[in-house]
Amino acid sequence: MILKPMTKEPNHKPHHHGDLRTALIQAGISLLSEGGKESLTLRKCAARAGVSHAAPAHHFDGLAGLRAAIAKEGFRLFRLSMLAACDDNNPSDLDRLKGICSGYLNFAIENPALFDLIFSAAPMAGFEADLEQGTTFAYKVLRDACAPVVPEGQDPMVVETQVWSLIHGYTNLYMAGRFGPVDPTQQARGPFDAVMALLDTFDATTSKT
Amino acid sequence: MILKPMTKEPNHKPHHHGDLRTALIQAGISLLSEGGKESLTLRKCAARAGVSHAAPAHHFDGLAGLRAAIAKEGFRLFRLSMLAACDDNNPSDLDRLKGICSGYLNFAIENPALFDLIFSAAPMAGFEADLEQGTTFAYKVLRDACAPVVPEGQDPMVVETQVWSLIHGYTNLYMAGRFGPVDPTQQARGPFDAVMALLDTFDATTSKT
DNA sequence: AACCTGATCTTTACGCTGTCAAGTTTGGCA
DNA sequence: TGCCAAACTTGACAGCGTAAAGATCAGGTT
Repeated sequence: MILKPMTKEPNHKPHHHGDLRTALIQAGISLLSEGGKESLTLRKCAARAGVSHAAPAHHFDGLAGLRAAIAKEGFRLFRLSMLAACDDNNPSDLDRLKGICSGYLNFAIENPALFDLIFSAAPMAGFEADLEQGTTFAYKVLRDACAPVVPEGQDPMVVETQVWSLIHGYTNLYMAGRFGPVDPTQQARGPFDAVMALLDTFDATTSKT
Repeated sequence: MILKPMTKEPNHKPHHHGDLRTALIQAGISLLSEGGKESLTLRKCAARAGVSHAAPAHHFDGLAGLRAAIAKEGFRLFRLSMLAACDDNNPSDLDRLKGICSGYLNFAIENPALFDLIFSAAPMAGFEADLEQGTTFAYKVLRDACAPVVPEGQDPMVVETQVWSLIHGYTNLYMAGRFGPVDPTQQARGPFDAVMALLDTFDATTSKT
């Protein structure tokens, strides 16, 4: 009688490669951080993973699918960056919100091409479902940080829109060099204090205690 | 001996185009608005202008140069859109600023790919000089609109950074569909009122008369 | 008049890209 | 065992940016 392997993973195991799908995503992230968004290529990802140029087609639906998958992972890292910037010991609600925003900018400075990718919807048409999941996942961090400073009786969406627009706009403009040269060491962040100062005004609306 | 053509037939068109450079830029803008940023191609621009695919090389330094030239024209149109949205009869300083911001969003809705192009620095590396000229040209409109609401003794850069980040961030997020589907008719602009509401708070800082 | 020179545009070619179609390998199962 | 479907390879194709070299033309020089 034939003995069947008892320990079998529930998922289909790739035959040649250990986990090609993950390897391709990681290769793509590396390519993005090394050569910018122009360097993200199906063929380069395949070569870096050690497979033929057409192998990615079996794991992603074309380049758009790969980009969507990378964006999904990018949102996960983005969320971690936001949380890492405000894990101080019991800061105030406002300090926590400012920390989240600081992490927002940090992530863009540390991963410029990946930040660009996750917020560019165009080249991932047809994958809105995957993207929306990643968006809401990361957006929840910002939403939770905004909640404590929302005035009573006001729609939380108002403050969320204001804060998100503010930090997202500053980050984009800073990364595009509109506030001067970008400093990859995060020492010089341009007039970021102006953003923090405006966030400070959100405190006054609720500090009635 | 292989016979060679002794008489040259006029199979070549006249080697002079009226204003090929301008025609290529206009063709590029049309391509952007019709097919999105992926449709902007040197060869398509050349074909639309009725010249061979390599003709643009003599007027622009590659694709990056064409993009920079298109961006420069885009900034001019962008400035006009901002000004057109606030040419009411003697509005207040704050209403004027809100009109500028409304025009900011209008331009992005009406010219999504062009708006994307003018604020994406990456694919135009080496042409910062051209771009900075266009940026400052359009930025001056926003700066002038911010000036009247700057509190006395404060650096105008603070308010400019806050307002620019706010409107730029909202426009980008709205265009990326983060506030729901984009409405090309400009009827539904998402939670844009939240941005306007925050701009209203800038009034209180100076209304001491 | 003939000549030349630089600018403009064409032609050809190369490598890289995404994508498709068809063939090959492999692991697991009846 | 023999088969099957998934994973991957191979080959081909059109479109892309770019470079080199040829063709044409306008205008000034001699």
